[in-house]
Amino acid sequence: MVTNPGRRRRATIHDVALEAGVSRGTVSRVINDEPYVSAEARIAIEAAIERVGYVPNTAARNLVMQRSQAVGFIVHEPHSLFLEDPNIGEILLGANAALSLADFQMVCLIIDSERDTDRVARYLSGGFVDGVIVVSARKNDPITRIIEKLGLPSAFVGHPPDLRRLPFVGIDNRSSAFAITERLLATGRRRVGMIASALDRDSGADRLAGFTDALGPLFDPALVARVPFYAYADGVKGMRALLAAEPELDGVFAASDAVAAGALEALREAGRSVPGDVGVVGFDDSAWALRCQPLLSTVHQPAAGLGERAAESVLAQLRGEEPELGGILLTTPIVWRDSA
Amino acid sequence: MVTNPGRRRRATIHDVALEAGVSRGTVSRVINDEPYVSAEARIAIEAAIERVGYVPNTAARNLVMQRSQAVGFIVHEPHSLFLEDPNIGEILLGANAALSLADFQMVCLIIDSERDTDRVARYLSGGFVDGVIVVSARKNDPITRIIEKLGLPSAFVGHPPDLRRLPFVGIDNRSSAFAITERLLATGRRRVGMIASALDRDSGADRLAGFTDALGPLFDPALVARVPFYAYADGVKGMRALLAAEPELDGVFAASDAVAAGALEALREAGRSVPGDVGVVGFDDSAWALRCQPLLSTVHQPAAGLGERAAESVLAQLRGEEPELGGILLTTPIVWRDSA
DNA sequence: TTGTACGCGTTATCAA
DNA sequence: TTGATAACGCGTACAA
Repeated sequence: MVTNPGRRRRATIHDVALEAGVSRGTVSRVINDEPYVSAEARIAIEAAIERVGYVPNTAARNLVMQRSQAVGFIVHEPHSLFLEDPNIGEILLGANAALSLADFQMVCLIIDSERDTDRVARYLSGGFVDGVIVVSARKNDPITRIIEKLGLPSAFVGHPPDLRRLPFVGIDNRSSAFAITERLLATGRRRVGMIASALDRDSGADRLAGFTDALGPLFDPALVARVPFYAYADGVKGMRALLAAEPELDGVFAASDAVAAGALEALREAGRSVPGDVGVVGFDDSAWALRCQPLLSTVHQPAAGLGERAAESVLAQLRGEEPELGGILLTTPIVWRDSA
Repeated sequence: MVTNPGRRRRATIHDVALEAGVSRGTVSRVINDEPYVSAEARIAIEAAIERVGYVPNTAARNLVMQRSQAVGFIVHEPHSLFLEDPNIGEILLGANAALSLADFQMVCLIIDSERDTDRVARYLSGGFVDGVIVVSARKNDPITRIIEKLGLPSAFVGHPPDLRRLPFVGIDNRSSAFAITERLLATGRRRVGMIASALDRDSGADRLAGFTDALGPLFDPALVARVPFYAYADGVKGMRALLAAEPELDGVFAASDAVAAGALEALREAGRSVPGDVGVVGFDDSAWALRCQPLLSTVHQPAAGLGERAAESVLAQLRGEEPELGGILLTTPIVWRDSA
């Protein structure tokens, strides 16, 4: 509401009081329908509200109430990932659903540049939100620091922040990767490789570690293709590299379903059949898994559940409860379909 | 900031003033680095700020300044579309980039239920945003009504709102559909069908109208498969229906790239070659187009550009400029690749 | 150069 | 049941 030529000033409680011939206190009572207001006063005030077109200024209310009834949801991803990763959307929706139930407004803030980082940090310290959910914080993130400094109730989703004292909700990527790899080996595959993505992040590094654990003595570093993102295009490239390195390959663990979808494409172009020649497994159980041909065997990541639990954690902290130490880990069932 | 057991009260300007032994006015001047403050006072105050851990309360500042330096970005989509539609992400990023440049905070609000609608409406009228960008408003949307009532600077993206007096930025779906269909016909196809999605929305209806226009006397209503969403799964179903209705089909216009990707899958399962037996064209030029086999010929939708222009329109209105009557239409080049 | 006092739009606490 | 009046945290004329 900049001082704006065309637009008229918004009516305030004061205007309503004048119009109805009562005091501001009484108007306030009607608005928050509190008791102790006469029927006639109520009627007069409601009419006045209508006439002057009054809508309450929540920002002013928050100032005096010392709370905003809003929780921030911060997304901090590179372009490609933000657009490609179906998990983020589900996490978002899950968190929104839980906050909505508690009558909290979720405000989603995107960090896509250096400028954004500073501005969002200011926003968080500005008193606009009572708490915050963070998806994919970076190492040494200014956002993480400001959250700590403010003591803002928070929940990190996906993986724990640097300082393990901050609450988080996630999955055990290492165990999950171990489990699906073991399952793949149980089908009798002998030369199994991995397309490993996002090794600069916990999730990526942990999935590789789980894969390595499961293979044990069978592990061959030459059978690991490293690619930057959890993306389809990276899956294509990774699979080509793997096939070049080892034509006899008969199994692949892709770091995500999008990567697995890319791998299937590369296998098709190389004339390999799936699961006949090569067994393929992914990670996420996202929409990708069901649109692959053949349907993808994968690890189910409870994305909406992560969002919900993160929101519930923040709400609990707002009620004064202590957050779980060590974070919350959700279980990740294996979904076995046709690709292995 | 609920009255919270563990968390200490946040320091205010008052605290800093006390600590530094000056008045609040001087502290305020230092914070907004205005002139007329002595070097010694500045130093003392900066030290005091550090000691008491002061961070400005932007919410309070906004109340007195009568502006929030924030613009809302409202997404109102059904689950499936929100997760599947790559355009939304690009629009979001485009808008964020433009707002960020002007030092405005973009706050994204998700509407996913009836509760959400009311809460978001309250949020908009609460003085938290100076303007708003809306993606896919519905007919008779309470959000649209509240925006009008408040006279909140706004920009609708994708298609015009019910009341054409509100500013919008979009593309000409009808002309674009006409152009790509004509191009498809120019390759010599004679039995051309369409998979039409989202006919309850302007974009969907307009694309069908453009298709009909282009076909002229060749148009055959039996060759239109109607599906609810711009989604992959709907493309598969639609294509199957089309093939059942007309085995001799040699061209298809899919209402979106995701739909086209589904159509390609159905064609593959039916043993048809593309573009040999059937030419396929899509709409959007999203990530889908490049991960199809063969690469998709399609209409380029400037999604990021839509977001940018919407943001710029809101910013212009905030400066007191009048919005363009009749909205802004961006051009949509045809991108011809391999699928037709 | 600095301090004072008022206003932003609410809620909350008193007396009346 | 109602009406003053004091907060909430800040910016800003105006006076000193």
